[in-house]
Amino acid sequence: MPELPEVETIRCGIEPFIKGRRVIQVSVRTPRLRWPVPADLASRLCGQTVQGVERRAKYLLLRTEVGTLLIHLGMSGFLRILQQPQPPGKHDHADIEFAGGICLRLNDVRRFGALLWLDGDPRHHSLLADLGPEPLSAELSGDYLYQRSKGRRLAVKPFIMDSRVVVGVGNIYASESLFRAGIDPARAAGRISLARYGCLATAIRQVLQEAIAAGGTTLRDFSDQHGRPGYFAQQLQVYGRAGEPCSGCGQAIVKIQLGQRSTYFCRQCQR
DNA sequence: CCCAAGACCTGGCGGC
DNA sequence: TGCCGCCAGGTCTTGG
Repeated sequence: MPELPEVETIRCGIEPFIKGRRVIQVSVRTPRLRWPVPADLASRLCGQTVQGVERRAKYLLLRTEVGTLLIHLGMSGFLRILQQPQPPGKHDHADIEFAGGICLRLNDVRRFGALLWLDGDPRHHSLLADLGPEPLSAELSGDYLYQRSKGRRLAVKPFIMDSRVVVGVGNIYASESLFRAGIDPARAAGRISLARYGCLATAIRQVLQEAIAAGGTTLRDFSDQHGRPGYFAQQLQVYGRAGEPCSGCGQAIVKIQLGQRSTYFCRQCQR
């Protein structure tokens, strides 16, 4: 589920409920997520006040005085804010309970998500240390992508999905960005001009910004913190639309595999 | 260093 | 109705 727009939507949604609040209880019902949830998480977190909820790539960072709670939602995770007690349902793996009756609940069917405690400066943690620039920052430019792509024979789609190159471009928005930029997703990254990378950088920024503005894409099981579905899916131009006419030329959108991932594009409009 | 493939999980769907 | 194979939003890890 969560691509960067969904994670950002969740960040914005939960921060007003938990910023400035003190953690009073932590319940981990399923410690086996992508990595084991630290056994001492509750003792680290209880009594701490959340100073802010930040996002780096698709990681959510709940900052406290003494450390940071890192949350990743994997493929199928989501967070809800409960303002009334509610019995945990299937795949509700963990609750962070705050003073004032607020509960942050993690649900993750596939358990590819993570819940980790980071001491010290989170930027130095191995999961975060080697990440590329944020796609919405000025650091992402055509010039930057062009420089990074020199000599690379990898297809451009997996290239822009590499978090060391740029973070936050997931499988849906990689296809959408390349469609908007008119670039064939299978083209070798090192064989794209500076000018075309300029188009791609702009496309990535636009696609992600529009999705954030729309509140995130819905596919299957996404709900925001209130349980309402997002509604960006209708605006997707190519993802999930194999066989449908291209909005530009009318030719059928095709689906191929690239780096083990489904990839959608228009053979006519993308070169 | 670069790249491809494998690994981790559950559940929904189509086909027989 | 039941079983089987395939597919799904991520990304770290391994092996060539």
